[in-house]
Amino acid sequence: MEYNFKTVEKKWQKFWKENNSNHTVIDQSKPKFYVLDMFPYPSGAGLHVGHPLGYIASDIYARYKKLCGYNVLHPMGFDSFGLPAEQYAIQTGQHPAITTEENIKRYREQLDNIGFSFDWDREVRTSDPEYYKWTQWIFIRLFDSWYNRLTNKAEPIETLISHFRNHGNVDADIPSGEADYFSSEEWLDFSEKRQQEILLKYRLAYISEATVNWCPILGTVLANEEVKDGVSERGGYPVEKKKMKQWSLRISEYAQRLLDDLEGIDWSDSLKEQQRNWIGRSEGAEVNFKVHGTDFAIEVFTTRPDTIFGATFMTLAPEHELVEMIVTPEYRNEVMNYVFEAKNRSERERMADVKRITGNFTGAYAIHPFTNEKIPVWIGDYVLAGYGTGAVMSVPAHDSRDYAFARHFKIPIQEVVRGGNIDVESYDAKDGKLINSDFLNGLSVKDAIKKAIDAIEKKGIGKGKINFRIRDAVFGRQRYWGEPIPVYYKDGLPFTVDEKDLPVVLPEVDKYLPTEDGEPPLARAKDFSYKGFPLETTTMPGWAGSSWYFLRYMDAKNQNQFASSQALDYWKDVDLYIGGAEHATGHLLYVRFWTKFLKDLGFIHIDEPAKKLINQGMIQGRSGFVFRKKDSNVFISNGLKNNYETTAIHVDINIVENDILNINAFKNWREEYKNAEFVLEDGKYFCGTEVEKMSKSKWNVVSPDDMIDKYGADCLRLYEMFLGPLELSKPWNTNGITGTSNFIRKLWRLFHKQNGAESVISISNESPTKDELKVLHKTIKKVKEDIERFSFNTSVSTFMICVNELTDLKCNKHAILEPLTIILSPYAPHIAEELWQMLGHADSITKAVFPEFNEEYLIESAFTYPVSVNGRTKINLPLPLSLSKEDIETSLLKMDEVTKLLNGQSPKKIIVVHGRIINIVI
RNA sequence: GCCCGGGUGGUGGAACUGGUAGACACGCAGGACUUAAAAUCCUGUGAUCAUUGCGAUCGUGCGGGUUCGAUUCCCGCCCCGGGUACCA
Repeated sequence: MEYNFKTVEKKWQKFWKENNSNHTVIDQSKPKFYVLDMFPYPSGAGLHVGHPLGYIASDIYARYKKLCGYNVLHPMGFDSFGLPAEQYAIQTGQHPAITTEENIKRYREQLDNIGFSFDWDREVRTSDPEYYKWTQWIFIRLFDSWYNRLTNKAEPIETLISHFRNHGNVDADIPSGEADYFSSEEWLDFSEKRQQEILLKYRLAYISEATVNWCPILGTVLANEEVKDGVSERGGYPVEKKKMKQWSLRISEYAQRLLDDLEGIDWSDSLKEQQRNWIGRSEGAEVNFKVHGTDFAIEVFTTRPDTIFGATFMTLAPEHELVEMIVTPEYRNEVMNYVFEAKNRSERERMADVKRITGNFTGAYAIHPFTNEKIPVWIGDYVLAGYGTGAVMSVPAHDSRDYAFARHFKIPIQEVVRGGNIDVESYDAKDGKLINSDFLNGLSVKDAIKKAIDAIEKKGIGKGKINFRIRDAVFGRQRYWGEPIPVYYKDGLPFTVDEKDLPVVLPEVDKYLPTEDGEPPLARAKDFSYKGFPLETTTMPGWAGSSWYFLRYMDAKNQNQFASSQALDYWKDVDLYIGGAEHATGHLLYVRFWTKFLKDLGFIHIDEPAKKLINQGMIQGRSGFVFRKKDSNVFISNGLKNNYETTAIHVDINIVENDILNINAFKNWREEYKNAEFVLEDGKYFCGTEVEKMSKSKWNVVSPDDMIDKYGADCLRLYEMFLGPLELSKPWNTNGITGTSNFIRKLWRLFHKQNGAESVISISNESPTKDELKVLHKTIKKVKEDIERFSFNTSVSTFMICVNELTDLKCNKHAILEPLTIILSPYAPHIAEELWQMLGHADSITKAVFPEFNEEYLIESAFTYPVSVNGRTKINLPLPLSLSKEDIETSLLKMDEVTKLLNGQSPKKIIVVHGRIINIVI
């Protein structure tokens, strides 16, 4: 009997379920290990073969760690708030909760079929009120906190209030940058309303009038992280800038810590680099330039204060508030037109033609603080209102954008760092000696920066300053299917709902669309109020629930806390996190932010959510094509298509095997192909192929269910790992799956022998031979090393070699097969369980212990081996391959022999690597 | 433009700290078994030349360098993938 994966897999999945095999509880006697996957959004399309890739890897690792004696937390859940369910609801009127529930059910089935060892008792769903109650609770904590820049952490708002009472705010920076200072007396005199308004400028969750990314088609605002190339990340709809009252989270206060703590975590370089760029720290100085004939001063930010003597003009962003005040009457019209145009250009347009240089002279002049020369003030849209101070001192000689602007408008260019040829291009490098710069002359750029900042500070015209690119995260969404923000309004001011009244549940609405006056869908709900006051009608963004879910898994059913301190202290942080790199500047930044915030308030004791992160690659689709001869129902095989005039048509990749079309299936695929005719090559129809994104419309979606039906879950698991390195993106190609399928069958045959027509279990109790032990221990060593460095593809190869060698040795010995089965079980859990039972064990293999390898069996025993001479020609040395230290000594003594082999030439130098002669130099 | 990552057979990919390049698998070719097919097993498979046996030469994107020895390290260039985009 061949291996019947269908009955075996069902049998063990049932067994695991009935015995609750994957449930984990806190066990102080064992070290913990937390393996986490990024949880999926349960879409209507179900899983395709690309989705489980990361889950298979994490499952292998989790099972491996379990066998190594760790108490492993390996949970799964659903990121179940999101746009598709809502859009479906808008179209059909069906409540998103219902579609979401159905989709989750389908996902769960698919995941179970693959045989994952998730602890489903800990399942979380972000759209479950029992879960989002705590998301709302964290929001309230954010609202009730401020960032103390002296202690460098978040503190309860009460500490700020008492500070105001005693000292006012003269000694504290205002995070929002507004300079309205007050004394303690003034604070006490303020009305409650005024006090609350001031506190809003400090709260980590705050509402403010701000320029936001508005997506009219989605009808909602988006965070910077959700906008890519001027269009929404989801759906690709255009995004425009708009001023709106918005909830935001003050992530910018955490910029430095988010940057610094990247050092201590084991994430990929590219991902850390993306986060660094996103945070965008730049060191420099803020300098004030007086505007000639007025009391105004233009404040600029520059990273190159050393080049201040090269500043030949100033440029303001069109939106800069000073523009209107300093523009001279004769330029007013031109300038205001320019400002108007610039404001109305969408982000998209502005990005599309970065090369276009536009700007306008304002008629005003600034006074250079060191030379007292008058330098013209321009406006230009290459200066961004949202970064730095929205104004720059333009140094065309040493900044390529200023250079282009100066060239275009014929503004003088003054070289101050020697290095390039400024007649051709700007010299931006921070390398060279200062010239034409008064007291900076002769200094290197590095020293000049320091000296310039000193001089600027001494003169009282500015100070050294660090700027970050990262903006606060917009937190409100004008959508239905998200967590309600637990806030109500009294007297126009926001207050949070009492903790005991959480969760604020999503109200029923008649439609999932905005109201006629453009209010969010929640405004449709009847009596959506709290204690008679109106509740906030925007909801939280998709990333709210995912910013802390890893903590909820630790104690998923806790009714009184987001997780008990006992659970938090035991499980601490994620040891291995696997998920897609596309979350680099979204989820992975927010989850770090919330972790740091919760730590500041003392709820958890970790700085970072995940010690190690691995980004699995994307699996692309491999589309198949048939070629229809023009105006006919005749299809031409790929190799012959150039002889005809043909059109390529996507064909369902599931009726193509090894690029050969299943002609009968094709005829049945669609009515119109029923009578199709074919021009074949060697009696076969070869399809054309192309790598594209996996999508329904391209007919290249391969479902894991089909693969499991055909080859079994273990085969799918092995094959997905065998495809290549986990991090690599690659097209799905079913062609090679027979390899892993053969492997499983070969393994099965090791335990069975043919008895006539019948095959019977055959396991020998004889003691293994040296060769057999060598095969086993080699395999254990390699597999262990490979799992530990996440090289799952090579360990699958190792298994294949092992089974091939055991087959050659006809080895069916218990003593070999038992440990082999254990080390295989993370990869192919179903067959491993079956074999484990066959070997006579009543317990599940998950209770077994990962075997240790024994170095002794690995020593080579060959007696001649090839050695290079001068790195080229090879001779065979009659010496053991593996040498101990003493062996090397003696082998050196045998150099007479070597000399003989080298036709009498004596070796100059002998290179020994890993106790083995590699090369002889003569 | 800038910042990361990467270029190895017909294909996916191995080669861990510089030490026998191409493991393993797919595909292909030939053979065994079979009435036949499937399944299974065996042999070959980087290129060129020689195949009467041992073989010989070239070969990890291109050009150079370091080294007894380079897919691996260094310099210059080309190409591909990802991120980012006027961030002063």
